[in-house]
Amino acid sequence: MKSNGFVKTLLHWYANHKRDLPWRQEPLPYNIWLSEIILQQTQVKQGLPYYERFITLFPNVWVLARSTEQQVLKAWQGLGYYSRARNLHKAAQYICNTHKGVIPNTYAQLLKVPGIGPYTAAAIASIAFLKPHAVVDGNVIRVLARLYGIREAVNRPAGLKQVQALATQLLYKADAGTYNQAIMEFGALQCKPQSPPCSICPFAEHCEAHRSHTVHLIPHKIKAKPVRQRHLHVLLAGPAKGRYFMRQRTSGDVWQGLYEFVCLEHNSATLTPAGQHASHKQVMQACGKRKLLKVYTHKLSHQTLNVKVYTVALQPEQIPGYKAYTIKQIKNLPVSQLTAQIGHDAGIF
DNA sequence: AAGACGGGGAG
DNA sequence: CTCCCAGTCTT
Repeated sequence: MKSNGFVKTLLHWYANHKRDLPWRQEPLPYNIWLSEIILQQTQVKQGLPYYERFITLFPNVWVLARSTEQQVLKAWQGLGYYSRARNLHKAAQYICNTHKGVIPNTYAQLLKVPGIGPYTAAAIASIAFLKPHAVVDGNVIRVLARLYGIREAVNRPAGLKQVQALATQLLYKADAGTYNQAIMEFGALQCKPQSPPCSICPFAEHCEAHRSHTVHLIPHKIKAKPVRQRHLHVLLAGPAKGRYFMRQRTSGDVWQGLYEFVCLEHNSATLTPAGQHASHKQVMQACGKRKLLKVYTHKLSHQTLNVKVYTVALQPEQIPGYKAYTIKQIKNLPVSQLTAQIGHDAGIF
């Protein structure tokens, strides 16, 4: 169908179906930025409470920049992809230091901000500053791939390029922000991943996927490789009652910056320390007197963690790198959902 | 160009 | 169980 016909129908659909979301009431750059970071790889329903929390705790870029990374991670706890939170904090300081606290208003300048890539730069530039940049996210990919019958895998450069070309070509430059939100909303509510209601779709007769009965096959994606299996031993231990050894996870693995109980990774047949500190032999000996508390299977998108939780007596010198925290302190530490679940089940917090 | 990076929801 | 989600960063 013709480009202006598509835009007209899309904007009309959006006017009638758009959700009343808090950042849409007044498109302040800070609010748009925050919402876009939170919504990366995250559904609106899941991100909404976090958005409200962040606006309350960090109402502007200055407050965010002045807070600690730990405070930001704690507010982000449970949302996943924690690099978003670390980058959000870094970005606030970057914006305060190099842009006097003003969110950059061009695509190129936005792209320099930590945590802002091509999608988010286009989203902020168009929604907050009315600049003519087309967003390409999961929704846009799905809508355009179906509408134009793109068979190439969209998670490969060749297929993605086709979608990007279409997105740029179709962009309604007079109001790119509304157009971008409209096509994403259309993807989220109408052109859904599974069994979309094509019978009530305004584009049904113009949709190549619908006409060729291939809606369920498009967008095509190359399957991800099998997830890695890992085996962890978590030790609940402390120097005294009501105190537990914990440490902050470092880079190069999941949950960077979050805290955890004593954790040893069980590789193949041998028990080896997950970190670079703990003494293999000493902890092995301590584990001889361990008591199995509970077993978990924690699934991430790219690895499955098989976890056994023990209560065990340990001396601080047996686990260098760990510090003892009171329960009150632990409650303020950012932790993964797995650690939160373990702590909850063990009655710690 | 391919992997790593979380967690929750839907079918 | 599988797939998906208002992607970015690293190698």
